[in-house]
Amino acid sequence: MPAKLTKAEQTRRTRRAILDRARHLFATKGYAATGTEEIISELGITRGALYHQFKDKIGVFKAVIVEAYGEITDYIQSQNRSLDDNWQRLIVGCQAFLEVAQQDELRRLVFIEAPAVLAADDLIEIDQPGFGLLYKGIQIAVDEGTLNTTDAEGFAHLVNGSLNELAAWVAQSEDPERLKTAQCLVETLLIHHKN
Amino acid sequence: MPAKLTKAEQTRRTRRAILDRARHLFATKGYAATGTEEIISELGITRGALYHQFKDKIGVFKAVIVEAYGEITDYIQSQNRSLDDNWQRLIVGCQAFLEVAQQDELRRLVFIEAPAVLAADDLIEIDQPGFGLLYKGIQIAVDEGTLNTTDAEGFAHLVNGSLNELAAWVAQSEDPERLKTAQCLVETLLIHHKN
DNA sequence: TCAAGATACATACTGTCTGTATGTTTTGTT
DNA sequence: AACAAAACATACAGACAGTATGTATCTTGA
Repeated sequence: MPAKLTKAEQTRRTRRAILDRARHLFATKGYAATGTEEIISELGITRGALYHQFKDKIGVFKAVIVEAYGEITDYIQSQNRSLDDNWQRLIVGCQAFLEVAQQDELRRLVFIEAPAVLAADDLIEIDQPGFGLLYKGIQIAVDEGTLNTTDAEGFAHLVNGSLNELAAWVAQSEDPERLKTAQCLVETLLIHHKN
Repeated sequence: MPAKLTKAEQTRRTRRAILDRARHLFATKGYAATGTEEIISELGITRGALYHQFKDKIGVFKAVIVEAYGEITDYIQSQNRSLDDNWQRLIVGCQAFLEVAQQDELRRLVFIEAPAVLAADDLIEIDQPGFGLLYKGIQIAVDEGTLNTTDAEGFAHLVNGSLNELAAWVAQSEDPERLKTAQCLVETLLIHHKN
């Protein structure tokens, strides 16, 4: 074992540093306005290192997005996993989404930058964060007979769209009560469709 | 009067040609992947003309977006303007939005490219197309006592988010019935909030 | 254990693209 | 007709992504 640093550990640190810095820059300046030079400056490495660890600039972005998506679904599940009633999980999950989406950088990354950057690239395989959970919850509710709608998939998109825009609406306000207002609006929406 | 072409007319044609071509390219390849050279090629002009008519590449994009936004609101109003019942105007307006948003190029421009490109630039002054109409309609309905919600502005965002995502959902399907499904879902949503 | 290879990174370079500065032609004005 | 200004064209500079190549460090198998 070497006294210095194992290769794997070195890679880990380099990638971590690049991802952290890139995430901040992509989220504040946008993907296009962020240069690879800017990402690595003050990191003590060169662009060569970046291009060794990632295929290209979009490769860095994708890695950033995967982590960001993960954080959203992780938070939602951490808030509603313990509940045993599916209907409660749905409501709490939606409210948790509105909470976690209050992080400015996360929101811009996931809802503004990612769609545009990845639309040009491959067809986005990674669907909207949290949508999978939402769809599953709604499907179960329909099967159970708790939720009344003509089309489960369509309704899931309806709710998901509401959540995305409400998150932005809450964020662009200084009123600390607005989050609760939004959570209340979504809860009302769901309750109106309850059997 | 000159036999050839008046200056104003020349400008009009040049701008029209640039806008038409740029719109198609921005909508299919995305803003970043579209070069200014590509925009003017086959148009019989050079980049010099483009930079004479527009401040920069983003200037072209903004002009394209303004037109695209206009088309959306124009269509909505053409469909619901004649109705004299506000509630009916609301419903028909929402359904019209879902119809007009089925144009692939329009959708990508307005809902994918514009937010990302303009987020980097100035804070977007031009709000989401159709939102102004929607908000006004909802506000009137609340004032009339037709619509029941805790927060008119929040509810407007909720509906607007639903519409945006449902439009994409409808578009990515081959099922010709899906548009009607989406229109039905939104109508149900509104009716559930009716007094 | 040590030589051969792999890994992680640096450096230098190329192609592409945006924006700008300057020159030229056509239209408008007096 | 003469001057001004608009509508371009041309040439160039700066920035940036990606690549090719060189080098030092770590890993591994005989």
